[in-house]
Amino acid sequence: MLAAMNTAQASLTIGAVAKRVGVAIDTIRYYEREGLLPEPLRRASGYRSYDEGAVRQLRFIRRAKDLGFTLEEIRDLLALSADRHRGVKAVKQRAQQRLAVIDERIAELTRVRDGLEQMIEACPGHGSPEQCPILRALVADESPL
Amino acid sequence: MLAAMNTAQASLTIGAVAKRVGVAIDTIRYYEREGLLPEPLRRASGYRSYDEGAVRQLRFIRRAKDLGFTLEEIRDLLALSADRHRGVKAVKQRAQQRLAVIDERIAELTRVRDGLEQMIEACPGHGSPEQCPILRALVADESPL
DNA sequence: ATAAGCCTTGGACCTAGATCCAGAGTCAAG
DNA sequence: CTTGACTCTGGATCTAGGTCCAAGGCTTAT
Repeated sequence: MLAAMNTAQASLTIGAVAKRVGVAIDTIRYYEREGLLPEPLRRASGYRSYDEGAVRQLRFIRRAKDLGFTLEEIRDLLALSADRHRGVKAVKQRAQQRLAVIDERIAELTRVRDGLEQMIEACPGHGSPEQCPILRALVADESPL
Repeated sequence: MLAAMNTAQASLTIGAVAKRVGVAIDTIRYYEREGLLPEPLRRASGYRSYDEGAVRQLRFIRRAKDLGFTLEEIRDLLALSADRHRGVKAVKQRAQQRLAVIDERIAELTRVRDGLEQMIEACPGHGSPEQCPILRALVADESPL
């Protein structure tokens, strides 16, 4: 009941948003241009005026980006919520596609990781270079990396 | 004409190497400029002349790059093998650092993955948007993405 | 011996994702 | 009311990682 009130219209400047999320002001404007953030309200002066929702959306974008999604993919993720009217079904489908992509990445990374670990375990950490499986793998054909 | 060849110094042109590895000729020259590939021998004509070792190294670079390493990181990996004389120990250490980075990435992705999966499971796939946990998460603060 | 198709260099150009700058207007503290 | 910090727009610039000429020199098959 009161929850709706406290989040409603905080009216933050672009600088305040930037500080809270930890990105540059220019980055925010860039995301706006690129359609990742909606055009915010403006004060009479022309200053952009943000609310908490914008802060959340910006944080979302950054998290996704840090995880290796391209801005285009993120735009796509965000489009899910625009699908509202077209039905929950489409949203669920998109989410499932996302899941498959992520699973793929994890699988690749895990393969690399295991190969690397095996090499590390097999490496004595001293002695001649010929004995080191890591060095051998860098030169050989079947490197797991 | 020249039939039997010793594999030791098979002299490949840049185009042959490009074809075998599946990269563009320009990319090979670019990697050479960037110090990822050593300067190859030259024929009298000036043509670059590669051997199998170069093919292997190029494949290594591509694999690493496909797995999300930057060219700079790859240069770093390759420097491991230049550490030869400085000891196997340094090599092992670098590899362990790499492993930690990879583990970190996997952990992050796994967290996202699990969150996403939970949402998908909890989503009925029909009904009102308010019921869909995926849509709710996109707007909320604790989105796992 | 000549055409087709390689290769050379140097430098321009491209996309993604920002980042920076100039010149002008706005806001808040003293 | 004056400062100093912010913000505005539009466009230029930057890094990474290539990609694409142009003009000319090799190579090889026919």
